[in-house]
Amino acid sequence: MTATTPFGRHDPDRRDRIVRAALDVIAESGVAGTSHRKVAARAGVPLGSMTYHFDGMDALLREAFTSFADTVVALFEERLGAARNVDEAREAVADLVHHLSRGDAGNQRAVVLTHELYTLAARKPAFRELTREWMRRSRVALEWHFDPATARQLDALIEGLAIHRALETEPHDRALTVEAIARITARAERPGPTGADPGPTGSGEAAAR
Amino acid sequence: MTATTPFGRHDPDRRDRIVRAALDVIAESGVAGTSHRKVAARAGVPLGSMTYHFDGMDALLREAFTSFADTVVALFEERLGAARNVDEAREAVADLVHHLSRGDAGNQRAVVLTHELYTLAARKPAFRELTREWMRRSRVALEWHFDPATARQLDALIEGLAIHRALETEPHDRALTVEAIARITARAERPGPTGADPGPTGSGEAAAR
DNA sequence: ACCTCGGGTGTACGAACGTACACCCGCTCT
DNA sequence: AGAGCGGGTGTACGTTCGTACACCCGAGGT
Repeated sequence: MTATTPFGRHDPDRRDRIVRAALDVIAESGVAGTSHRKVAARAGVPLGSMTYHFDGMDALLREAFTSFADTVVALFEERLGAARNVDEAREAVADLVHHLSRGDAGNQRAVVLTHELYTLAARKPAFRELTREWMRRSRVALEWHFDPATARQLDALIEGLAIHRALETEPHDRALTVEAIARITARAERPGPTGADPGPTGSGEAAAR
Repeated sequence: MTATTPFGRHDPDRRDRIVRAALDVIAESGVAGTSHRKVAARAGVPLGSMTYHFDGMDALLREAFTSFADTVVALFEERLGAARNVDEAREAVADLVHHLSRGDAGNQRAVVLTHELYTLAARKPAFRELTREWMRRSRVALEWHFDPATARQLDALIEGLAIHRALETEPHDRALTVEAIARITARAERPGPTGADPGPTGSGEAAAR
């Protein structure tokens, strides 16, 4: 094979490993406590690889959070895509809130990463754009089952519920979550059944619109 | 008056000035970018005063965020206390969302500080406790007009709406906010008029002014 | 008038950071 | 076989940080 890249030295997993390690470090020590050195150590790569693979800390963070947002969006699309009617969609939303806010004894990975991203987004435009795109995609998934206005409100509600749930002492409170979702989506059932919408997890995400 | 503290040297404003300066620096540079030196420079006090007045950075942050939470709670109590019925309470909530999320061209002070606090809360128990107390007090104010379950849902909704509003490109969207609040509080009007409720806390703070 | 005391400060130290850059070495081409 | 090349790495530099601590000096006490 005329491989232009000598695979013996350069493994393509390298970049991904660094990105994953970066997310681990961020979740553990915060963006503030994240350094090239810590990420390099966690990923098992030399310090010099950091500046080689990424143009500075900002680029690394951007890539890491993009990866994180993709994961969460994929979860949204999977759960909402599997729902076959509005009631199942409501259940799926409750599951998402539950999942996003679960902090199994100091775990809270998703919650921490979300806050870290929002904090960045509040200050740096690049991350604000990234976050907006994330929100937009989540909303599209919600619009498979709910009208646009409801989707927006529901998206905000999910956010708030997840945040508050994560901060509470006793973790379980599903009834309240379900009730809140029911209220927000009460008058918002689409004209036809949800099933009228095309494929769920497929590629065509804008189909419902 | 046998003043044990020579007031000529020690002005009590000193500590408060430092706390206020700390909040300014946090809003501007984030908790990560906040240092004793920056705060000292902003407050116009020597660097040595930092370690003299506060036992390390953590104590300073704790005090600063306590002050911030107090301010926001005071706003909640003022607006909700002024409402004379449920409809006015709903309007007050919409105002609060509007106020908390307004980012006048990079201002976003409240939004930024909130995210910074949540990020800290996600990691350090002391700040988590502080945040819980803040949420509890907000909920109490909401319970002046809504039943406890609705208050909790509404509190979460306010959070989510404020966050999403702050991130959006075009700032104005009041109709959506009002609609969401109406839905969450739809079935939740208390039996009698708002003022009739003595308040479960029994403390004197429920006295509408 | 002198001493004492303690609140308040300036400075210096060790640690950790991002990043630039000289260097190494396996691969490829002649 | 030898040279050239470029992807990948180790190290060193300048900066910034929190904090400890020796020091200053005005205010009572005698």
